[in-house]
Amino acid sequence: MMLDIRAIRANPDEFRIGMTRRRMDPTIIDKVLALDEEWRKDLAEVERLKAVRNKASEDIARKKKAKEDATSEIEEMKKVSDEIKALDESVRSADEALKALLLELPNKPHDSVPDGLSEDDNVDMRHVGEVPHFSFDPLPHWDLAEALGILDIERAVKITGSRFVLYKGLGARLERALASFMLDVQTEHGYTEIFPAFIANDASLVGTGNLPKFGDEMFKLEGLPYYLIPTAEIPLTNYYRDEILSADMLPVKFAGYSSSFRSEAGSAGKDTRGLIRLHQFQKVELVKLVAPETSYQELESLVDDATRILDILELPYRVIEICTGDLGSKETKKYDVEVWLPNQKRYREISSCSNFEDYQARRANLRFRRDETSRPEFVHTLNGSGLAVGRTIAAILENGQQQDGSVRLPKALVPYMGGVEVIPAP
RNA sequence: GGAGUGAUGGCCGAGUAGGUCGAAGGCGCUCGCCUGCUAAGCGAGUAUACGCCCAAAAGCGUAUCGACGGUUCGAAUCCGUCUCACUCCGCCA
Repeated sequence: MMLDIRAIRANPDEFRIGMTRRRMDPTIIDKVLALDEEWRKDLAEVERLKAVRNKASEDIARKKKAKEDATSEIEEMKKVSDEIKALDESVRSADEALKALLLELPNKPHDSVPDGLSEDDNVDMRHVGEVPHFSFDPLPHWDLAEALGILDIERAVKITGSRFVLYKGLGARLERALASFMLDVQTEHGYTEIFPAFIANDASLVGTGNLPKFGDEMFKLEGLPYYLIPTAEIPLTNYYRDEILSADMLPVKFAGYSSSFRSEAGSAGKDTRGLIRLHQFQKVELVKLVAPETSYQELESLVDDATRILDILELPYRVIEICTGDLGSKETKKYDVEVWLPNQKRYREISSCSNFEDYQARRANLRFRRDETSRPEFVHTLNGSGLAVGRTIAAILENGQQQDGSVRLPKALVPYMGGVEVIPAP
């Protein structure tokens, strides 16, 4: 389950409005309600029959024990059992259809999310840092990187294929340094560092909402129910899947470093050069499991944790709020953090911070108990990148480039680079 | 990869010639009693999901003994498939 079927039953209009705000067809809600009704009708009947059968079974057992004859009851129960079998089947298929439909429904946007049709309607929240001015035409990061000998795209394509890269020398070191630096900052923010497996099973992907709907965005292992993770969100959010946490464990904060694998189906022709859109990239992902009443305030602090990296690296960025028309299907509210790329003369997404409320928690059966005696409740889950390493490298190169082709590194990175302050011009 | 053993409630652990078992017992936990304090002791309680009812609570019902399927009037108990864990062998970083 993903949306609460009881909430839909109680307030179908709210959900119809949610669909409409997302520019999707609200009549799907009526399909859900019809299926739900059918399922409950059959369920009530089959449960009634089972109650009859259970009673009769007790009688039969008692008679047998007393060495009495029970053949007439047994005969009668044969008929009831056949009915149960048939009804069970229709309950099962109605339930399956309902679950399948619910799994495909998107989450309901939060009331505070601005209405809009597309990304053009996203709302600028704030700009931080000075956009640098160059006395020369700033180069794109891929030209810089290849000239500096720290990125070898041609050979990466030979070894694997397009949309893969290979870092070399100080480039490889920069990748490593950034991962280390980001993890250090985020653990200081109270996140527990996690290094997960890069392959997850289908149940985990259903838990986070990547399946069943978005299977074609991932790489699947042939013949196995395993996928290369498209983000460390998968292992981090599923860490406590099917568990009940105690309230004092909340908020759970994980920072996971991993490669992320994306098939990029449907993005042919977009960002074909450089480090912006790859089949594999590394990032530090932040995941929080929180008490429901705190999730929107946790979302704000999540954005702060992500942008802190850019503050320290002195890279200019902006934060935008995503409108209903551009909101991903799992999210109730989302902010994107975008870093300035001088060559493209525009901001590009480097982190995306979202609240899912209980959407993933329902799917992953991820609950907590307020105190010993209270019933389990679903947690709220959030995540955001903190940050994507490849895009950070692109930003460092483009913003730090100097006339002679060398690149000045952010001061905070120097200790992680073994004292290197500048990647020297070739 | 080969051979074997196993999977029961928060934990440990009974229960296999099928019958009133959601499941003995212990531990833990909660509440109460008792006790200068603590410890011990005594009593009661202690799963989850869904449906019905409903303002809510209570109540009623169904399901759940790794998962799925089968046999049967009836399965924790029998049969099949799968998953996972452990042990030994092989292989390997």
